[in-house]
Amino acid sequence: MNEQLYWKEQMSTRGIRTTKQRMAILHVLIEQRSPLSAQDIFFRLQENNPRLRLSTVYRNLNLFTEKAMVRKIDFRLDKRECCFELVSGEHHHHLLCIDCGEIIPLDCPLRDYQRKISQETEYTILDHTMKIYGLCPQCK
Amino acid sequence: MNEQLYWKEQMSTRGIRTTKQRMAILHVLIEQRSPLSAQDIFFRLQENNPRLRLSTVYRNLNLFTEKAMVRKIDFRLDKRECCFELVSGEHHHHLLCIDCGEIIPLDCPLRDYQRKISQETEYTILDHTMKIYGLCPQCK
DNA sequence: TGTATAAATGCAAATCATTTGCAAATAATA
DNA sequence: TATTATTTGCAAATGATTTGCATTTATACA
Repeated sequence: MNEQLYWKEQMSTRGIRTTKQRMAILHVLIEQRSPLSAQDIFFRLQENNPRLRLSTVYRNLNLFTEKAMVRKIDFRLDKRECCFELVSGEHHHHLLCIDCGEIIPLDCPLRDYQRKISQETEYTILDHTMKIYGLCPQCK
Repeated sequence: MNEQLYWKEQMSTRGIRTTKQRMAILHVLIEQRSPLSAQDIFFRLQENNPRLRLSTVYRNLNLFTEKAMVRKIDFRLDKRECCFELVSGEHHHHLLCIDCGEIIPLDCPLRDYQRKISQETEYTILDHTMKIYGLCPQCK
């Protein structure tokens, strides 16, 4: 199925309106297929949508995050912006090249570990994050 | 050995001056023994050091981080401040109660995994982060 | 043990990411 | 198509962090 259409349905399922701005933001995330900051998205859309505001991008990314259409990730490198990626496929993590910014998704290795920690500490585990930083073959 | 003295030596080893402000910041981190934000440290010191500025706290935490005396961690909960903890003992991670803020250190379970990823992707791995979020026995 | 000097601090103001208030524009629904 | 609740554009606020500069201070050395 057309991915645009898929997300359009998701929006109606979740009871939120499909506006030009929202579709444009989702479009950028669909094309990119890896985490982008609000600024990244904003700059890519600016040319064809000169009236679009950064605040609109933030508002919608936050909305998508609430509605679990998008996941917020903070690779805190030099820039301290958060990134956002579409929620699709398996729960996963990322390997990031700190030089060129390439991002590779990684299967989650923490399922058993999380269970073990939960038993040992008697915590109810709600979430976890993991990020690996390095240099890709080209950059090293 | 007195821990204050230990850090004083560390500073001279690394060629940085020991000022009242720096010792005070380290003192708070020594007492607390778990990650604190710049603001946390600043507020604790404010009463006895009314002239101390938040910018001084930041400057020194950044310096300590550069000199590998302190590690910067971003638990991005509702507040988006970074936290800082003394570098001492083994490399580790954290389990955080999202309700009361309790922080429990966790041994790193990623050593073998990191090696495996390095082989599979041909990346040179430089660093990684992992955080687990949940509810502690009291809060759940 | 003073004194010169490079480094650190206090202070105010800037910066950067993100959020918010409000009037005007727009999507959904009848 | 008209109504209405929602969303957007825009400007300004907020919160974390950084920076510039004059003053103060820690260190080296006379």
